[in-house]
Amino acid sequence: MFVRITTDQTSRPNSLKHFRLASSSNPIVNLGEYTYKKGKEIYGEKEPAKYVYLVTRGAVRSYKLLSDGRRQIGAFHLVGDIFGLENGGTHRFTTEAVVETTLRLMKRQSLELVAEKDTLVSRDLLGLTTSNLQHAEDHMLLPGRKTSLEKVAAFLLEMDERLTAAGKISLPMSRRDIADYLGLTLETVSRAVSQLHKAGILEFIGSTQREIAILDRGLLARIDLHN
Amino acid sequence: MFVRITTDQTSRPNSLKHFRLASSSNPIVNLGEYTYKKGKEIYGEKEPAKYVYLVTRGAVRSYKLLSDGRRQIGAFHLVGDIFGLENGGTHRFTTEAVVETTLRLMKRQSLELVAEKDTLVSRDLLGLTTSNLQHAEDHMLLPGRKTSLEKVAAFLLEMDERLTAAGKISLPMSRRDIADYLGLTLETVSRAVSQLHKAGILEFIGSTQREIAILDRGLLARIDLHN
DNA sequence: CGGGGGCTTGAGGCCACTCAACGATAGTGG
DNA sequence: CCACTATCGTTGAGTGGCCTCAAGCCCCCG
Repeated sequence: MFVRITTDQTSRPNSLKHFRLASSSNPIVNLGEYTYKKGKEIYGEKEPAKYVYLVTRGAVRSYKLLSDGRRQIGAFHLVGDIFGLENGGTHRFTTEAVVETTLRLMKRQSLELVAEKDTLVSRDLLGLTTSNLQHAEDHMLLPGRKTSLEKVAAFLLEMDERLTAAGKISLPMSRRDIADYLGLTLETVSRAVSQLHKAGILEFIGSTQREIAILDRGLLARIDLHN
Repeated sequence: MFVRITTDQTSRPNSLKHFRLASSSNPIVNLGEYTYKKGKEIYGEKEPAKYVYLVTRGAVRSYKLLSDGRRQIGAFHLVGDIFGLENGGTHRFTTEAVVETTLRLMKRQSLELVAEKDTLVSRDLLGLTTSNLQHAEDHMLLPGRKTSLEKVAAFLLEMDERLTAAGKISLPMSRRDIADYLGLTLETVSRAVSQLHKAGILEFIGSTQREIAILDRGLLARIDLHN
């Protein structure tokens, strides 16, 4: 049996760890790829967790709905990220495709069956959960960030780390998504981004407002004052 | 070898899972009990994680300091809770005794050594991490809660779940601790508690303001509107 | 009894939210 | 190709809630 999830430890000290699945071509766990249209639900909260997903194209948002209609986004899953692994067997978040997204599916049960016999695999499942935990812990620090500017700066730095493609950030998500991730309103997010633009910290590329180049990463980090 | 961490699944649907260590008397992993005075640091952020701790008396706060002196508390560890298990081998938070606290220490390495050979133990370490993750995910929903009243209500409900002793909540932590946990100021927390008191939702017991009886749990939950 | 820590309460200011209007872009169909 | 529309983003004005600063109270402990 050859199933291994290996950690990519090359990232910066406090950055997220992303996992790569070496066995993605293994027919026993791999169930092929599926493409979800923009806004399509992948699974709902409290549904049984049958599959584990690897993002090969696009982006996914993971959120909970409050009774009054507010939405709290807990995480964005980007290309290369694995999500959907729930130890309890039940999903705790609803997930949707942010844009047109391709996912590689794996049977959760198969993975666990392997983990049962292979301690190394089991350790790597732990590593995956730890990675999620670390992200959640980082996100937990968010309420400590006072101003909207700090929060948006922290968000941009996170995205810069995770989907940097040659100095340019191509945000797949809308201002509303960002707002629901940060606990702000979309107007406040927009104002913060505008402010960073006027301050010369970032630049818009192209016609859309989702392609951003960060000009002064150091200043952004100082605004964030994470750590 | 007989080391098992068993999950306590008797709690309510969305509540925290607490873990009990069946092998606490095992001399190989158990290194005895230590008592920490109020305010004493147990370990610092970025220190190597040598031990895993079980709270047998008191309470522990786990926090990070921002560069401008602000403090974000990520979790409170109460009697029966296990903390200090860091997969990376380095602590990501600083921990302090909130009040005089007794901890049972275990060598992290011993636990991992056992886990290496015993898949069941390995699974339970995963379970512990999952439990932490679940708490972090719940706490991540906090920024989505708009008002200070909602946040304080959510906090009281959490504490009610975790340290209920015959209908009375004995909070070990100060208003400042609560504030740093919720991302509010201590004055705002105080005002929110006062408001709940005036509304007849809770009652103070004794001379201190840390002994609280919740009179209308249903109303509290409606204020929280978690889920 | 004085001191200090913890908690409450009040007054005022600022920042994020709310409501609203407008502009830009992309997709649709005539 | 050009309306037409819908979605997304920006910007403005006004309000309200949380923070800040401050004073005072209570309880514990020396």
